[in-house]
Amino acid sequence: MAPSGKFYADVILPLPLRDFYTYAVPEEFESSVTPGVRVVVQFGQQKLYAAVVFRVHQQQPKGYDVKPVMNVLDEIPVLTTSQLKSWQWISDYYLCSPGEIMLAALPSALRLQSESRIVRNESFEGDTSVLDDREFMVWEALELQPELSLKDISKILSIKHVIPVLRSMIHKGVIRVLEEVQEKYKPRHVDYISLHPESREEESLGALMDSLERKAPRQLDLLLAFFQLTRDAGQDEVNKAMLLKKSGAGHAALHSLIKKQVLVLETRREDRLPHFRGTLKEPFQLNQHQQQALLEIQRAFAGRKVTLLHGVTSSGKTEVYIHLIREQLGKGKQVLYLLPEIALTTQLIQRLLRFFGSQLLVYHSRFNEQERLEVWTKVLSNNLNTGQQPFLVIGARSAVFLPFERLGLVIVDEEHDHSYKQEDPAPRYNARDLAVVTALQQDAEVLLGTATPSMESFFNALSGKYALVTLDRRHAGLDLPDVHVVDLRDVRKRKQVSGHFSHRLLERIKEVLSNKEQVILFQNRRGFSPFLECGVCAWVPECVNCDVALTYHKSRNELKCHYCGYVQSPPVVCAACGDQDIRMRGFGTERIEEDLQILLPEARIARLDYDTTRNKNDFQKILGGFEDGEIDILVGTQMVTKGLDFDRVSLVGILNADSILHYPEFRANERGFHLLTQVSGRAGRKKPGEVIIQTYNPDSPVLKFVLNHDYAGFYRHELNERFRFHYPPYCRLVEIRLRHRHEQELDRMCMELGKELRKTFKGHLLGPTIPYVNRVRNQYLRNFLLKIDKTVSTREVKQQLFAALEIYRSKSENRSLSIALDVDPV
DNA sequence: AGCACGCCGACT
DNA sequence: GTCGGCGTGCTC
Repeated sequence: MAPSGKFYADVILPLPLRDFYTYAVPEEFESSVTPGVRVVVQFGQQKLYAAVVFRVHQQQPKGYDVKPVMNVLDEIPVLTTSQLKSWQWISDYYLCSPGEIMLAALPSALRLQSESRIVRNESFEGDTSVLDDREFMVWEALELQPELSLKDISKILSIKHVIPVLRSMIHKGVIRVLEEVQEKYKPRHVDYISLHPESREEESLGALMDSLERKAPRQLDLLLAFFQLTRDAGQDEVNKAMLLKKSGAGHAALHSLIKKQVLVLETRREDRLPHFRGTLKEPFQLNQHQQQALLEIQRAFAGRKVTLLHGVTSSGKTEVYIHLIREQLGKGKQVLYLLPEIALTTQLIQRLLRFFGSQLLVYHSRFNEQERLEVWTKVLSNNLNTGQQPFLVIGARSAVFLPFERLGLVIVDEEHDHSYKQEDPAPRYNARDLAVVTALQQDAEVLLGTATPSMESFFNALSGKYALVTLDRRHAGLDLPDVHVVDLRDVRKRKQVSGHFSHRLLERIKEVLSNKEQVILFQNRRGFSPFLECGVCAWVPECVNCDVALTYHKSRNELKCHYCGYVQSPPVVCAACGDQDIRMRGFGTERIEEDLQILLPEARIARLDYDTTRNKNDFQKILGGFEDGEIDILVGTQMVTKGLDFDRVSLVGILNADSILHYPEFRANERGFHLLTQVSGRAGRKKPGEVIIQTYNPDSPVLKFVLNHDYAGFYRHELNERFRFHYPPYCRLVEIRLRHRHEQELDRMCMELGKELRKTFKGHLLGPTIPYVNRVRNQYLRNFLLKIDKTVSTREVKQQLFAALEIYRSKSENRSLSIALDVDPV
């Protein structure tokens, strides 16, 4: 293709499309269309999107008509060039499309698409008698409401397909369709009240107040509140909303004072980032072991860029982080601190705020899109203007996508945590691994911190790819908690058990409570009862959309599917045999909470799981209550394992370890060891604590390692297994997940796909297997597993895999199979 | 992801 | 007849 002299832009659309799309750059935009800026383009018949320019070139595309770029939205690119490069890497490694990355990476406020708005055509002067009944209804509706969306019209006409109607109306010249993209960002405006310059004199003020006292007491209240607030804050202005609330006066009173030129109102544009006021804490002294670890980390960074910090729970890793962060900020570098979503509590953020003040930015999914955009643009402008203060961003996995260009350090805390991996939708990336890649691209250092390293990271550390630093002392010489195993078979035989609680656990709970200390109880399942069962024929109520038993939730008296959310009321009689003997089987957090309340009527019990934390502040409320000592016992799922540090917890109980350890998955042991060790670590932060693990399999090797706090032993044992069965870290896995609505069709397509893939991958391909849950949302599921030698580059695998899939999909009977690729599944 | 187009069964 | 369901293919 010869250069045409004209310019073309390859853009990324915010859609899960395979490729870039090419648009012509009109002359007027030639200087402003550069990689990383957003442009408005038409895609399809109607819709407009804000797309990101990936590259600009002069090769005229062949085989289709090129549409023009309609507008340029940014003067300054919203993506840096290093990000565009890293997106390319992500798409190669995680086998996903650039559009999918855009959806995950860009704050939604930057991703714009048009919505059609239907309006009357003003120049229509004809006779409405040309309209049929429906068209006339739309016409009339536009009388009342000048603009309608497609949804509105669908509702008005109560039909699904409105487009034929509208098309006819456009043809008759009655209506027009407006299509435009609108920026979603709305700057925040805050009102401030200050004293009018002419009212500053004390004498006139005194006189004024005297007169107000008689004539307008509300205005006086307001003025007094104003003086008090400004004095307390040491400032000469005050937030309007705060003033009104404090004084109890209404808007009217305030307005009269403004009108009288006593007070002045000023509206200012402000960002939504938290602003820290108050004095920052001075650096603190690390203890001897932390100091030692810090030195080792610094030394390690001089050689290798990635260091694994293996520090037992409560060894004070955060203090070490704070020192490292301070060091980087001092050098003018940016710092990224990644945490699993759930560990991002206000507890930790408050603590960091006291050290870093407004240099700390927070970025996670509980933030709204406006706040996320402000963090994004702040990072961008920090890249451009090196005179600005450097800062620290603390965030969940999506924070790796922020447009850093001056990274000095990335900390990945709780690096073993599986929630760093995005499962669905694509890009199925692991934020920890992406953080390492991003950091190395910018020559930054990476610290992976955890009490229970992942097999992969520990393997990398021992093989010399990463440096390893160990911190094995807890705060103030505190011992690790005593871990006891209760054999449920044995205590059941000897009748030393009440419901789900062994007498030993109950006794200890009572003792702990009488000492005014606290208890955490862990149960892996939420809800009341994992399933119901007919006592006569063993029929179990199942989800209509998925191949799973419905979970009984007592508080709402309903059966619920934890895969698709389907809800129904519990059956009164068995659907199979008609008997009324419906029994609850198994137990979840809700059941634990209720049973325990009966056994310990005095105890104040709260529950922390997905069901009790549905609203934005629920999580914080429950944790706050526990921290303040208003709750004695916290019952929870995995949520209680992460980053919760409470000084007065001296007992942790695990109701049933078997549900954690017996999963049909190669990571079951690793996950179980991590979980049990992490939960145990919640016990005894001030004085030695105790952990009681109830199980039917007290001889499980994993339990032995947990009991002895033997990470190294566990690691050796597990690594041996991984080697024998050829699993990571000895190879790389790609899971190929297939979905289809008809099971037989699916099986046929799977066999065919298997045949095609095996031509290339031979014995490296396993499957198809039927997953444990084999139908979700009315779609049947199958999996293939590809085991790839680590010596083979993923680029190569991508090419082979895509080539095989291409051949497979070229047959029209295979098109309806949906295929998801998951690299490094967890 | 949308959206169009085409084919099919089921209703005013 | 036409509405809606669904499968299929395309979008620069």
